[in-house]
Amino acid sequence: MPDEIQLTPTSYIVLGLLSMFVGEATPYDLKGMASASVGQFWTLPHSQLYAEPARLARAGYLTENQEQSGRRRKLYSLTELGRDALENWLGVLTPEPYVLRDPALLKLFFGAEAHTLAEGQLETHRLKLAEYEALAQHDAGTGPRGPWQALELGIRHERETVRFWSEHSQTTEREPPI
Amino acid sequence: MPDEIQLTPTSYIVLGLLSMFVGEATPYDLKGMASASVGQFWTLPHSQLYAEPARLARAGYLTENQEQSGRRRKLYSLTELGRDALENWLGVLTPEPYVLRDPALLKLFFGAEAHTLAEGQLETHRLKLAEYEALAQHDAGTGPRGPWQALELGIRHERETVRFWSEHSQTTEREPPI
DNA sequence: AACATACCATCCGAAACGGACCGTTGTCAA
DNA sequence: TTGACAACGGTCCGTTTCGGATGGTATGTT
Repeated sequence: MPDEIQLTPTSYIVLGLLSMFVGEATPYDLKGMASASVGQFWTLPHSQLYAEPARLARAGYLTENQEQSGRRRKLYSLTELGRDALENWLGVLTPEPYVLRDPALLKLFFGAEAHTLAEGQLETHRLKLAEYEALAQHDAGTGPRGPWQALELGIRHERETVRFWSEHSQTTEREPPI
Repeated sequence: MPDEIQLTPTSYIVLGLLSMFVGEATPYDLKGMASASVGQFWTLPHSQLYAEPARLARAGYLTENQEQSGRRRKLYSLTELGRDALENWLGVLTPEPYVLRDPALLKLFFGAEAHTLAEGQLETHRLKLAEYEALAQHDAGTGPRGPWQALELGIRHERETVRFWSEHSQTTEREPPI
């Protein structure tokens, strides 16, 4: 008796992680997977990763079974319904645009000095960029293509951001050519 | 007796709009201002623009006075405290990175076909880009610098996004050089 | 035995969301 | 002049999300 529920991005993250990695996972596992991968560009509080699988299980997208031994952890895995839902979602076109929420951009908008902002932002984004690039280096060619492509887009956004703030920083620092 | 409250980005949007435009505004006015400007890159439901000013007023950041005449609308304006809070926020460095939430990116990550996604995304982002560029054209040089700079960063992100999806579209469409 | 440290999970208050719903004012045509 | 409709202006409320506080359990270590 699956309840009717609406699948949100969070839902698909759970479904996706479950399909991508192992067959069975605890919320704690999911937490680890998420923060190591998709968490880079779609954060969610870990409490969601406890609530959401339970919700999905209730609606028939996952099976839930609890360990009998010590910790009595809950193990989730995809059902047919779950796998179908995921496939279907992946196949459907999405015209929706992204949502970019940048506190620095907000400040800039309301009149903060660009070069002041740049100080803070440059550091942050250069770090992020370096991290991404290291990642990209690491799994070039290996494994599924999706994460790599996603990372690629992330890198481009970061690069553009670094470029922007560089141009606005007081010392007119420039990025070295790539 | 201002309550202690925590100022969120939403709070600063209200404070910022109030300082940027008129001295006094109703939530309805704010709604209009927001959707025409900052709403492009930081959306919030209009109900917030009724709730938030009330909250800010309670805490002493705004004054609230109600019309005596017909509609008895509530007019808000900045107090010293409010203006200071805004100034202070603008002056403080923000190391926080942006949050980018892109449904298409999520799909890509989980294995959707890039060229399928590209179909939907290209259209959306080209439109958005065109819209932004029209805006930029329009207020080049005029008015305060902040909104213009913010727009500039928005444009860059869009350009990069369009470029990305162009490269992944099946027909390998290219953007004409700018 | 005591303790440190992962590991694992739940809860809860505070926001944010977003849409349904409702009254009012103005205006334009029948 | 009246009725209809659009635009104006606002409130409410159920659902999600956020994110941090809290607290328990296994494993090993001295």
